[in-house]
Formats: sequence, C-alpha cells, structure tokens
Amino acid sequence: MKQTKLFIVDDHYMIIEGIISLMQHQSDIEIVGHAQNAESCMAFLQRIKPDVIFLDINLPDKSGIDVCKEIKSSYPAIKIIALSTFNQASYINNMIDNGANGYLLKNATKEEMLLAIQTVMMHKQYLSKEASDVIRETKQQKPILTRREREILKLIAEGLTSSDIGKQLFISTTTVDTHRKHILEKLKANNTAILIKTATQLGII
Amino acid sequence: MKQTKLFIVDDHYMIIEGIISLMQHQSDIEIVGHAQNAESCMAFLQRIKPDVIFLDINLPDKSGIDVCKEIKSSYPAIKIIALSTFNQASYINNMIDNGANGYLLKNATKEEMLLAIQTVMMHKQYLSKEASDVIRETKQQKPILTRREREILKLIAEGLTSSDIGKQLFISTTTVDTHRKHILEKLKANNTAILIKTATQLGII
DNA sequence: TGAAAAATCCTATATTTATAGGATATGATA
DNA sequence: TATCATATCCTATAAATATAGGATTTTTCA
Repeated sequence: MKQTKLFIVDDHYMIIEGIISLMQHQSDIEIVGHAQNAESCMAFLQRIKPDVIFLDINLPDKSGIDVCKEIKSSYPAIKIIALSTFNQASYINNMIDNGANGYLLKNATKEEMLLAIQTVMMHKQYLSKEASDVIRETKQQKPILTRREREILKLIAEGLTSSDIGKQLFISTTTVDTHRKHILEKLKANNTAILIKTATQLGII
Repeated sequence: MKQTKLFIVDDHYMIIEGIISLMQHQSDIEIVGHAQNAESCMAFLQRIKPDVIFLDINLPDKSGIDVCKEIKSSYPAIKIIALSTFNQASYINNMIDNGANGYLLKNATKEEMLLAIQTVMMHKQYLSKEASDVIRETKQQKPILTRREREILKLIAEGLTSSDIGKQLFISTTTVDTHRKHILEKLKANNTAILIKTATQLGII
C-alpha cells in the first residue's frame, strides 16, 4: 500500500502538533515534514516532494495565496489543501482561484482531514461543508468587478484620490470617476466609507 | 507531587489536539477536559474545577473576553491563559483587563506553554515575548480616540454622512466635521478611504 | 464575424470632505 | 483651583465625490 506523503505549513506550532498527533497512527499517511513560514516551505520542497500540502492562509512572511500560486507553478503535481479559520473564509475563493485543490477549516475533525486527503488524491476538489456554505454566501454577495475596477478600488483603499489615480494609471480623472461610480453601484455603497468597509469584509481588497 | 489540572477551550479541534499531544507525557500536567464553545465550557466548570484554563479569544458563541470575565467572577481562583493568533493581538490588552493571568500565541512551543502554566500557578502574570512586543507596538500605533470620536468613526464606517451623523446624535454637522478632523489626524489618514482601512486593520471598528 | 462587455472619455450640478483657524463650556484631576 | 482633555459650535475655501446622462473605442468570446 502506497502511503500519501503529507507536508504541513502553518505558523502555529500547536496546529502542526495537532495534525501530526491526529495523523500519527494513520498507516496510509506519512508526514514528511512541516514548515512555519513560506521561505522554509519552498526550501523544503526543493529537496522533497510531498503528495499533499496542508497550507495555512496566513503566513508571517507571505500570504498563503501567493505561496499557493508559487507551489502550483513550480510543482503542479502537488495537491494543496488550504487551511484557515472561519473568519478568513472570504479568502476561500481566492485560494481556489490560485490552484488550491481543497479547503479545510481548522476545526476539522480527523475524519474530515482524511477525507480531504483522499479526495484530492483522486484529483477531485474537496471543500468542507462550512467552506462551500461560505462560498455560496459570498458568491451571492460578491459582485463581479472588472480588472480595472478592482485595480482602482485598491488604489482608493490606499488613500489615493481620483486625480492621483488618474495620474498613476495615465487616464483622465473623469474616467476614474466613472469607474468609481460603477464600483459604488456594484457594491451597493453610497459613499467611500462604506465602500471600503464592505470591500474589506468581502475580501476584495 | 501535585498535578496541575488544565482545561482547554478552543473552537479549533486541531489546536485542542495539538495541546493534548504536547502535554501528554508531561507528568505534572493533567488535562481534565476541553470544550469547543463558551456554553459547554461553563457547563463543565460547574462540575470540575481546573487550576488553569487555556482560553481562546475567538469562540463561536461568545467572545473569549466575555467568557474570561464570567469565569473570573464565578471562579476567581482559576488561572486563565488567553490564546490567540498573531493578528488578533490587539485584543491582548482587553483580555488582560478582564482578568486573564497570561497570554500565549498559538505558535508557542511546548516549553513556553509549560513556563506559562508554572508562572500563573505562582500567581504571576505570563506574557509571551511576542505578546508583550505586540502590546508595546499596538500601544504605540493605536491612537487613543475619545468615546465620541469612536462613536462617530463607527457611524462613518456605516456609511452615514456628516449631516446624517449630526441628526442622529443631535449635534451640528460642523461638530461632526471637527470630530472627523481629529479622527483623521489621530489615525494619520488623509481621507475617508484610508481612514476606514486603517481603522479596520487596527481593530477600532 | 458580430454582439456583448469593458474601458475610455465628456459635461454639469449638488453634495460631501478636507483643511485651517478659531471660540466656548464642562468635567476630570493633579 | 488651575489646567487639561473633551465636546461643542462657528466661518470660509478648496478639493473631492456622487449622481445623471451621455459617446466612442477596444477586447473578448460565442
């Protein structure tokens, strides 16, 4: 029987210890290592190739989303299961968009973890019930902004005014204002304050 | 040798499992139980009194801060060590103010956990290095808004205009604007967009 | 290829914010 | 009690935003 090689990336030592403890007596899983940040994770992967990575969304040195993208581009065969706590659920879409094969919340049971590993090893996507609930919710709430609109929204959130943005993007202030208008409509916001708040909550910024 | 009775409250199963695993072979620590929410925690405490509780700040049914206050008022002898992840560090002060005896980040090592338990059992306060660093940092970063300013900031974040706020609080629009001005100064923001963003990041809203 | 979607630009006006520089009243506290 | 922090209010101006109603040019993709 072939063992599935599991690698864990999480900055919280207790989580790593918890997963190891849960998987300890599982003969079909072999934990090949763990890392507490993106850098040591990438260094490890140069030497050893796991089958599955449990990847936390929050790492001290880099966002899990970027790490996910990197791993997938260098090692497309490795399956990635994103780990997060409930209140970071708005990142789920983002993580899936960047190549994650599964999504587990940190209150997952042992059985759920095993199921997730099995599922992604069969080249299917695994989403925990909570995760797919959240995806449905945010999909409904989350309006689709165009690339330009997202770009401008981010600059607004950085405190740039419309004319600042116009200069930076080499477009007229009025164009920026038109985009702003559309963004406000799409996010059902009446002004910048609530715009930034809902955009933050939806994880767009 | 008297064993220290430890109780764990955290909604993440992996964390509970991690702590249990780390404490397993520690002869001076006895884990008397664990709970995943405030309600079952309080129910448990009616039957059994631990010496120390590891208490997560984020619980599904109630904030850990409130739970901390409740436990301390009913069972003042029980020592509480707050648990949190790094990015929730702005709660540290709040937790300490509500009676927590210690503060551990979830990436604590086994040694740190044991040290924390020993320290609070000797009736001293334990703050992890990271926690006290963060306290210093947030103390520096986080400007002190007055009650009125906080109130107005929240209304701004809800999308109310200055005149809306004035009507709601029965004060003139110009007064609201003055408060706005002070809030912007204190948060070093140039406009509403970045104001809301930094306020969100600092956990003020 | 032809329609739809996205991005660009425009005018014009009302409202809201930002900024500056005040004044006054009140309550806490050292 | 004198001072400081807080909260209240004011004038005035420049800048930025919101809102409405357009038009044109690129992309995208079915």
